[in-house]
Amino acid sequence: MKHTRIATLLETDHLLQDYTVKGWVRAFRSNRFIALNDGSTLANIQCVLDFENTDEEIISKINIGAAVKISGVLKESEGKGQRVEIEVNEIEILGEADPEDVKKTILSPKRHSLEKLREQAHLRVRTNTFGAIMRLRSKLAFAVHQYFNTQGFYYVNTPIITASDAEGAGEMFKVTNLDLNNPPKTKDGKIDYSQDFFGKETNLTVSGQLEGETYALGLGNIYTFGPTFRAENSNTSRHLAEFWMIEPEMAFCDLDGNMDLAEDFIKYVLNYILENCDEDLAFLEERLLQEEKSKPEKDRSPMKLREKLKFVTENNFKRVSYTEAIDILKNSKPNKKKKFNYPIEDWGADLQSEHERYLVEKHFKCPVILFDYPADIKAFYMRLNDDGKTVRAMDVLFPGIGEIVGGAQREERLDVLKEKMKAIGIEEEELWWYLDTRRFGSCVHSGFGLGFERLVLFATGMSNIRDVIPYPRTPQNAAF
RNA sequence: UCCUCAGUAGCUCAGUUGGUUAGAGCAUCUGACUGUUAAUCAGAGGGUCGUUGGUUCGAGCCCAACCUGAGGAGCCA
Repeated sequence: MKHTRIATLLETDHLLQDYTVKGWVRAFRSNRFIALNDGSTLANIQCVLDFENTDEEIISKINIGAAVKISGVLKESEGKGQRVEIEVNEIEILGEADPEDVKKTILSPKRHSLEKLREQAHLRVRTNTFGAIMRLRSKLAFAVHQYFNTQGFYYVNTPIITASDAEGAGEMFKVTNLDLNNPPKTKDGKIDYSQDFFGKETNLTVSGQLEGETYALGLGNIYTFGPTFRAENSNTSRHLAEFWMIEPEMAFCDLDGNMDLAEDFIKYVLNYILENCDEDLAFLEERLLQEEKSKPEKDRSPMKLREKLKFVTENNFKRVSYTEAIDILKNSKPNKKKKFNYPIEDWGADLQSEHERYLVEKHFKCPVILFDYPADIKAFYMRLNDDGKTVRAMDVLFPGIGEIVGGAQREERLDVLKEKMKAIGIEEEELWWYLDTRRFGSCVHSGFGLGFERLVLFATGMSNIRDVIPYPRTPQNAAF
């Protein structure tokens, strides 16, 4: 008989029928009650065993972690904790799990720290917390595609291996198949990349934006959603060396339209999980509450998880220019009382984490979009304003996460773009294909990058980005 | 990369001013019990105190370097 997903069984009204389920044993109580989970949903199904008429050899193998196949009748539960349960007619051990070995892993039925779970990332998905996170992650990814699809955006896969090192988004991982122990050298002793696989130096992408722009200037509205790599030695709860980035790009769209899209998009995907993932969200919410009980009052979140998500979907993001933000910060209490590690004095300074946090968490108490930054602290491809000193950049700042989106209206004027590239020393020949878009039918266009894991971080209420991706890649960490 | 903190049983942690044989709870195993929900009761096993070196009659405890992890900062998404 074909087996049924536990998620389906827990909701069905067709009782007193035979079903088969396959899953992993989460608990075995009183020699009688098997809590079975198959990952389809957070909840387990209780399978009631007639242990007096079951082979002892089989009973001894019903251990936590074991994979089993169970057939039986779905009935209204006699116990209190669940609506339905399966009265077992047949049980087969599909994969054994030796308790002596299991106790050394995070499968052992105990509370484990998130750090310990991270050390066994291959097993952590069998816990309630990681099952919930990964189901949510999947639903969010689906919502991303659904949003763009319904808005008329085309999905573009930009290259993962790139030759341009001019994107300026950080340190890159080299891609080569040269013999690293004996690389070919040029006459002046440098590595001869002309003999490498691509005939030139190549890296893993740090952003699909430049390629995305070229496709927007042809398809209209596009988005990318793919892996992105940064070889920065970042050791924080918000950075990964390999992460997934969503980058929409829109032709004939200015910065205001860009900000509208970012806000509408984020609200849509958060609303999607509020409507479709309530069980997992409720579990994560409760988990957070328990965790925060041990914290002092001032460190606890003012809102529960689902309240926080609803707050974001129901309220407008506050849009503030960099210049206004500097004024607010300059006159803020912490600045006057010299509480900032980096006091705000003059226009032009880059904002530090503490300043962004003050604006989002203390002053506005809601998501904030900062725009029109000084040109000096932003990338070369951002559209220069008429004032000549600011660019049409925008960052969306979220409480607890910081920058979740970074974007801009792009510089569409060939002469201005060439000027800026020259100023920071990027060779025109290197980006000839990018400059071509400004030569042939250039137009106002805009886009942004959103770190998918930062979105998952916010949506799940987790606090370390390493806990929202199956196998986190960070400095010194790629064991599995 | 920088600053701060931490590393003792499978897990979470205690371990006094340096002093005999390093403890607890949970987990595991054995037995009892059986409509349980983190099941319950009794008993047992389980340790290179992160690593290396040093100080000392004597180091889990003091010192140094390194490794690993966490929080914060920088870089950013």
